[in-house]
Amino acid sequence: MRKVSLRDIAAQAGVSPTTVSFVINGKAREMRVSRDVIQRIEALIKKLNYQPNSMARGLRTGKTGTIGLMVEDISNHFFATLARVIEDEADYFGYDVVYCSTENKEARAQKLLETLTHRQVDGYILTPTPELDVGVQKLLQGKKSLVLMDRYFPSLNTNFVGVDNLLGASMAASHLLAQGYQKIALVTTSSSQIQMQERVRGFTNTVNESNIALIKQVHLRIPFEKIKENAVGQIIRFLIKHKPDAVFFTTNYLGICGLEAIKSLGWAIPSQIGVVSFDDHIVFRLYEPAITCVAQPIMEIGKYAVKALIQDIQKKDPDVLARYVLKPQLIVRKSC
Amino acid sequence: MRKVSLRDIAAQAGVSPTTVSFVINGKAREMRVSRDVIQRIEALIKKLNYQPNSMARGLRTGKTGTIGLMVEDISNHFFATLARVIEDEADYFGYDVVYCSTENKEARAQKLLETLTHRQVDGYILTPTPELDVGVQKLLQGKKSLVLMDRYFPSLNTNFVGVDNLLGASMAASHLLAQGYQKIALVTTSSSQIQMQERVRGFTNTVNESNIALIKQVHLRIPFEKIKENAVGQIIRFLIKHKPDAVFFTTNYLGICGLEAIKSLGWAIPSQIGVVSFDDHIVFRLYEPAITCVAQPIMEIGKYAVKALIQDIQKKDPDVLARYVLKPQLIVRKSC
DNA sequence: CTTTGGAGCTAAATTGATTTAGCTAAGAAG
DNA sequence: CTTCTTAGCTAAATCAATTTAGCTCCAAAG
Repeated sequence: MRKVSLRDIAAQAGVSPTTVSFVINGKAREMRVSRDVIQRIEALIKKLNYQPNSMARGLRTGKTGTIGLMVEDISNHFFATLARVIEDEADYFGYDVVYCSTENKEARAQKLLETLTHRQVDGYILTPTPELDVGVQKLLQGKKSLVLMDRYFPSLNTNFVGVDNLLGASMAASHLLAQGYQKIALVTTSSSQIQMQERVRGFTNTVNESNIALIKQVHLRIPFEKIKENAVGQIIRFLIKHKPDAVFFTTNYLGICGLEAIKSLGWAIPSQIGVVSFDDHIVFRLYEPAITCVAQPIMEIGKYAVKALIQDIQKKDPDVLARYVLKPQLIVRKSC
Repeated sequence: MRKVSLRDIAAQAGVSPTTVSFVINGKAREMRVSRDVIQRIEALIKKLNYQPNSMARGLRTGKTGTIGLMVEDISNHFFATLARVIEDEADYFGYDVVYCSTENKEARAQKLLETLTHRQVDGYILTPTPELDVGVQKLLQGKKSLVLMDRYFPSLNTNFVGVDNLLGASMAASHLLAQGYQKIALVTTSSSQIQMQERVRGFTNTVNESNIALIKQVHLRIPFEKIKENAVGQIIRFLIKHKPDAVFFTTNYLGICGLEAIKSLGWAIPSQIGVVSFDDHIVFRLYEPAITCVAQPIMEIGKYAVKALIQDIQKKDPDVLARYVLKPQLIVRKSC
């Protein structure tokens, strides 16, 4: 009952392992293996249910058929959904996915990157931490295939798939302004992350272009794992202090914290305070009132990420990079 | 700049690859390698930043340092959170995690199981589909290490980690009864899944032991991907038809659909209808009113799953099985 | 002075594929 | 009748580790 190997096939077919290998790898024609032998081998493969040993193949070729997926936090709805899409797309191309969560911690991200490299993944889909540019550059130098997702490094020339954050945030701002809000607040986090910076910029620019006063930017910079402890309280204090009539949250978990804060203050949405958040979330859809948000096309981000990666892995031309900057969508609900 | 191999270390240390291998694998003492040589080798390993090639090692030993995680749907909050915990625990033991989502489809699950096997994962953490018992049995016969999670097969003697569904559902029922509800409904899905059956049984038993009438069990059996299309409408029709004064949902996505249904009916919670759901969810925490639920100890499920798996992988005694049936927790909020 | 035993190490096989270089036979060309 | 192709295949090296079986000293025992 041992596993069938290529040698077994070869022996039973009365040919050499070389020939079997050619057939398996579709090089039969190229290597002039006869119709007869091809059929004999293929029949045996089916009959014995032969599956090439991926370790042996990997050892020889350096390919593992695995994609490394590094996200901020796989338990976050946005990344979990992304992971789901990536799983399917990767599978379509014959790849498995190994995942890991950075928690937005530099050291952890660096270590995970090394682990993935050590595992010899064929390609990386990364949502890097702010200082992971060094590690990413190393990968690039090592000619590894990778795609950055959700955020990128302006200094680095890489494949990238993400959303137009400037546009998205601008849409949110315009919408609030159009509703007649006067004192508009902005709540954000981790300003060193490019995607957050862009959202802040897109929003403030648009607000500044009007004559409305933007109250203030709160950069919470809460370590990822402490958001629950801290964020709600800080938002409450901020809201009390500045009494804005509308607030924009730059990400869904801040938005959710914001809802908790507003709920505990007992303020009415949208009459006392208008709310818009970046990213959609089931909570926003079901909340009373439902929360207006800037939704990212998660499916497409995932699909394009895998597509870009696969193209990079198989690329002929090493200098062609993919940059998919997708349009976000303003989902207008009842919160402003 | 080629990768350093064990041979390089051996050459530079002036010893044979064998000796280096012994040192790397902690067999130095056992194999009587001298202090001197051990130190020389270890210094070189550090200096050259040597990392054993996982393919070569895997080929020789058959071990990959990888755990296969098969869940129903990685984008689901429950499974995503589980995945997050499992990632950390696995990492602690030096394992990577490959994930995949069954969507509760038999053929897909079967295929994924084969893929994981083909990848030679060292162990499996599975939330099996109802008919995956055949595939699981094959794994058992092949002496593979595995842990079932969330659901199990009564006919199969496997490691298992999950929650006491009977107790949880019973707690939900008792709570509703204690609040004085009279016409209690139950909404469930995929009745062929053991964990759902148990929840139904735990709930109905407890209700039946009182003198209150249980309206009816609705078994939606909606294919996983069609829940959004169908479930809300079906629940609305059901509620209109039977006018229950309380309803229990056996899982969080049904609960969420239920909330949508109730919302669109305009019924007031908890005055017109009481609501309890199995599984916690952010939506339940933030909903107005907040929804009472039976929460599973996700962290512990994940931790015990990995623990049980690692023990099985390293086991001395092949007949010891782990069965962790954890206590769920009734989180009383404002919905009944 | 031979034998025994153990400390300290290594040669070589093995794992299962891929791949390079090249062999053989048959027919065509000269 | 020799030489050249080319179709059709294979031997053997290779990837980077692990592991078995055993070699070489040297000291102690007999």
